[in-house]
Amino acid sequence: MALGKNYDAQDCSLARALEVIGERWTLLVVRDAMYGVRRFGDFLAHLDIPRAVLSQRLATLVEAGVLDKRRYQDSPPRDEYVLTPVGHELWLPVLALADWGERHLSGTAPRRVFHHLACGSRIDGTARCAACGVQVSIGEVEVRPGPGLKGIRNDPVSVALRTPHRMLHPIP
Amino acid sequence: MALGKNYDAQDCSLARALEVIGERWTLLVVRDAMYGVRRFGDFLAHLDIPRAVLSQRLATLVEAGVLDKRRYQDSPPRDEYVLTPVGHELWLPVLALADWGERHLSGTAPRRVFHHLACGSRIDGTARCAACGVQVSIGEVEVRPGPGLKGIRNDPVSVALRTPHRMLHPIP
DNA sequence: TACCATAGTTCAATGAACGAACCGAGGGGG
DNA sequence: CCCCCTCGGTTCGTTCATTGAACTATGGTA
Repeated sequence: MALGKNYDAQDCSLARALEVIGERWTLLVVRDAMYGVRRFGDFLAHLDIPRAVLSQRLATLVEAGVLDKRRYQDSPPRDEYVLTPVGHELWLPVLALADWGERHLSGTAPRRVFHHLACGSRIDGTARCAACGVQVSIGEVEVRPGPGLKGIRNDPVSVALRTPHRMLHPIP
Repeated sequence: MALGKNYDAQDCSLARALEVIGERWTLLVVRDAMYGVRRFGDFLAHLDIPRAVLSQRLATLVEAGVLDKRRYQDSPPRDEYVLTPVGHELWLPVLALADWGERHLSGTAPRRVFHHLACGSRIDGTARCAACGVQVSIGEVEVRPGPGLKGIRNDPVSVALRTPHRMLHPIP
């Protein structure tokens, strides 16, 4: 979103954030990374995003310190993209946005529900556990398929998320 | 963001939300509406956004039920854009995003701080009052200029926000 | 050697954003 | 009555980003 036509004049932290995660596809890439997607091909298959755009978005996120690109095997050389601690903290905004979309746009039952690993209770739109009352970080969360989920897609990521899955843990 | 090249295949409430508020400029328009901006010209002056884009974004937000367009005087006929209850609930996502940007991207002191009107204490990134411990809705919040704010702009909105201002209350 | 998998890059066509100019309804002053 | 101003847009040519298909590079496997 850079290149002169950006939000620089805004002197606002929301505008700063949008410079990094406000471009088309970017937040969906982050969401997938939270689910545990790490490989180029898995992002590609799950998002139906043009390869060139995915490549550019991953690079932007790495540069911004949201993702870390690291070698996970040498032969053949393969890299994976993993959320950094800064990326982990996007958990709250992402959850809040998804919760808003769920409540005001979808009109059906939730597609995915998030549970506190420690106690199994659901967490709300601010990542608070209904039972414990504590703020739950993304590492302590499990995603489960919700009643509103339609199992349309058959890419590896969609298939893996049809059963409960711990956030951040690698898919598949 | 519509027209075939959208996020429809995603069956995800985050993607649904991004269809509405994920386009360039849209969330900044919503932020301004939260500050109390209501008139076309004020959005224009504060955002430095092309008129055509602003016009289109406002129409999209009205159609999505985030903003309400209403006549506030008849001679000459003038309309204003006001947040609906659905728009009010974007408070949490917007605050969470701004908080993330503040903590991880700006590197300076906060530009704006949000206080609970009832008690005067600051609220955190999940809109919880530090003192009361309650979730604070946007109507009970006051924005104040923070130590990191640089008073560069001189449009009516920027000027009004250089002093404490109650969220949603009309500017100027 | 041929073939496959992964992770990209390149490129032409399309669509969106930009910014300047224009438009129209309605005052207000002279 | 005429001119000019404001507000809230629309129009339009240029520039920029996205799309989707084809191509490249590297290394492994049969």
